Amino acid sequence: MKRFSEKMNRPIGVIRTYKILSDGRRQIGAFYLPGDVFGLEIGKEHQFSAEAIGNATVLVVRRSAIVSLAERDCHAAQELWTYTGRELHRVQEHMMLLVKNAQQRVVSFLLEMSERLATTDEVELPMSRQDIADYLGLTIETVSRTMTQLVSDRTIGLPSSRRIVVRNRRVLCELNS
Amino acid sequence: MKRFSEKMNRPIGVIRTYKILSDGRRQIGAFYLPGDVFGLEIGKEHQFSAEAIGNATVLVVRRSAIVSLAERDCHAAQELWTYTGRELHRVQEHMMLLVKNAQQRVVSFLLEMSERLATTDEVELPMSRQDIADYLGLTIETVSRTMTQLVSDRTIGLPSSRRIVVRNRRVLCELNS
DNA sequence: CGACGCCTTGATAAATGTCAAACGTCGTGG
DNA sequence: CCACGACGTTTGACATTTATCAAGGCGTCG
Repeated sequence: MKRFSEKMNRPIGVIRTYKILSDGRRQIGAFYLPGDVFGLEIGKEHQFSAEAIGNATVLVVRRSAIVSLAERDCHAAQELWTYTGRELHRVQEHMMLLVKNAQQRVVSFLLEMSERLATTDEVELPMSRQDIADYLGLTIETVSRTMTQLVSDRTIGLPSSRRIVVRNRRVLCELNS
Repeated sequence: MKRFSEKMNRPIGVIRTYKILSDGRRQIGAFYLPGDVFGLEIGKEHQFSAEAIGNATVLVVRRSAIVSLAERDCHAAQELWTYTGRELHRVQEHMMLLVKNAQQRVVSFLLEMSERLATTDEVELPMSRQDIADYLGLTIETVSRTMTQLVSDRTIGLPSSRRIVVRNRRVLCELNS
């Protein structure tokens, strides 16, 4: 049997998880990038729905298989705990993001994406403005205006709407603080 | 050795966990009531600080003890996973709360407290307005005004600032939706 | 070229925050 | 016993932030 971590839901491409609120808005819970594990939840029902942004390949594992493995294999159980703990940490960070102001939310998001998928100072965002807005709990207009502001401040560059150039990381980090 | 669940951080009284933001605001992560387990995190650093509201008794366990137990005892490891999974679920709910409007946040909070510590339709809140505001990501004034509004709508009663009477649970649940 | 989708910009509205003052309750000391 | 002060809460007037609604721009693909 393969190692545990090779058996879980791991996207190639990008996955977003989301929930529709009573007023029709969509809240995005997370973006999962290639190699990330997701959907490891405790109850019968998943809290969030998941869908691919563009094409994605996902390794799927039945929850029952995971649980029964954890019953037998102590190491596997610990690994499960670790994955869930990491996810807990991520959600805590996301929660803290949602109480910041609009500029700080956008900056946090750009820094997060830059860390997760930039090789240079340039990032190709895999998601739309609407996805970003729904992740940050803002409207698409506020996200757009905030980015425009960062461009005029020379903090970022925006060669195209999906490409972000980090021009002044220090300022970004300070804004984020 | 006692069972696992009897060994973890369990307050008698009320504990709040919090973080101070860069702009000086305080965000409360959770209120833990008697019997609740908290502080089961994965990294070296706890994400949130914890303090008692009034007097509280807490059973404390060293993280190293827990980890080493999980290495030996498969059942314990699963129990750890379960606790962490529950906490994950709680934080997800809290996150969804923070993207609602002020009235929905206050209503969600009142329903949560009512479920967690009401025996009748009346609840004695163990925390101040400031604590509530910092939990909900609102100001104390907005919390106060929203409650006043709910009182004029006859949805709740407010015999004293700390005592809440649920007058119309159906409306509360609808507002919360 | 034209249509479509996505993004940006502008004008205005709505929600929430800020600042200030009044109110109530409770405990203390005259 | 009453007066007073401290503290937490409520209320009011106003400011600020973000949402809403509407229009225009820009790139892509038929």
